[in-house]
Amino acid sequence: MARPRTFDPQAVRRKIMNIFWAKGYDGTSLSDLTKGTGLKKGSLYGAFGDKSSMFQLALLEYDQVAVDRMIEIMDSLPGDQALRALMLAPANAVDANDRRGCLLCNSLSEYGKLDEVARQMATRSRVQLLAGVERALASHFDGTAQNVSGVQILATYVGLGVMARGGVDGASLREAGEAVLRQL
Amino acid sequence: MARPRTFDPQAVRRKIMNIFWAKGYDGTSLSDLTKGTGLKKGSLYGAFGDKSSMFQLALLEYDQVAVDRMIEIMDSLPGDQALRALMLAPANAVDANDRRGCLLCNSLSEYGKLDEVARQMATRSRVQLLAGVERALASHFDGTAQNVSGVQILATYVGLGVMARGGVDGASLREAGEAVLRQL
DNA sequence: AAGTTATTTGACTAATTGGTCACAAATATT
DNA sequence: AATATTTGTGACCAATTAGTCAAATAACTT
Repeated sequence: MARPRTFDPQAVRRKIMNIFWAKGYDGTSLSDLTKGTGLKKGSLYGAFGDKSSMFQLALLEYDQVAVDRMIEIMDSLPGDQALRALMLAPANAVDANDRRGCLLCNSLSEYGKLDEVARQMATRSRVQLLAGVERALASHFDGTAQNVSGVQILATYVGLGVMARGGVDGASLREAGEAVLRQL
Repeated sequence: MARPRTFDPQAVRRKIMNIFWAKGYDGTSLSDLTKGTGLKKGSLYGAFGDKSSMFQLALLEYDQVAVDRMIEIMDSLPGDQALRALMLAPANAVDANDRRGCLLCNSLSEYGKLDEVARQMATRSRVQLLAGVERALASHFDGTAQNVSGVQILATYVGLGVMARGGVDGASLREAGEAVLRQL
């Protein structure tokens, strides 16, 4: 009945996520978004709302394609392997030339600039990731006394992502990740 | 011979540091700086140069009043107490209602937006802090086998600061910090 | 073929960004 | 008191910011 879209909304959502991932909420301009997606402002606003809505969309997309996916992988592995996957992820990303860190972690640093909805989304993802880490810990120690804590591992993960952004070499990140694993 | 300054440059430097600390390099506008310091643009530019120079000044100031100071304290304490001071600092700050995290750590997250000079300053501070951590570790273990690594502790510290910014409660930060100390 | 409806486009805001500059103000020396 | 010299001030700039809107375009149904 009406003129159809010429773009794939899902593909554009993915692009939007990747732009915010690399540059952050505040650091991303509308012009970054139009260049990165190939769409004009009008189309972007028509399809996704204003900048903060687009960021919420990016957080949602990240939650699905990165956080939830990581949690699923962790849940499917024995505790120690799950934690290994998490703690070495930042080093592996840097080795693959990806220094964007983790969109969720980056959003914590930018928390003060986010609107209420985005804050709650970030908090929710953070809590879920923590729960996943704690399941892995519980499955690994399984009754045994455990020294390491879930928040500790989460903090390390966040720090590794930030250090990746900050130019720290992959070997150092790997060393840090492996040190945590040694303490399990 | 000439008209004297009406402000104390050192006090203004401190204010500039605090503004960048709270809002980051990119997130701080000239208008933030004029409001926060009480000086007009002309005076700021005349005394401190452009925005990136002011940020370099802030990094230098932070290096002196926070990083170097923390390293001195750590060097003056037995290894375990030194690491305790570092690992609980983020939790203590949050308990004192300070959620700015660590300017150095925040700058790692913003690394991509910094000029070359600021990057080198941040890297230098980071390396020095790491060296301080490793001295504390060496003094604590003193020959004994040590599982924990310096980068691991640094990553945790960075992560704790970011999580403080991201609204995580002080108790969780304290729990994470204490978990690290348990592994010494 | 005509009409309905949504999409796309580019021109257009108003506000803010970092930055400059000429001029006014203030002092220590002469 | 006049001068030299620096500091402070407000006006100004071009570029960019997020966001709006009317007009042009493109289908699908009747």
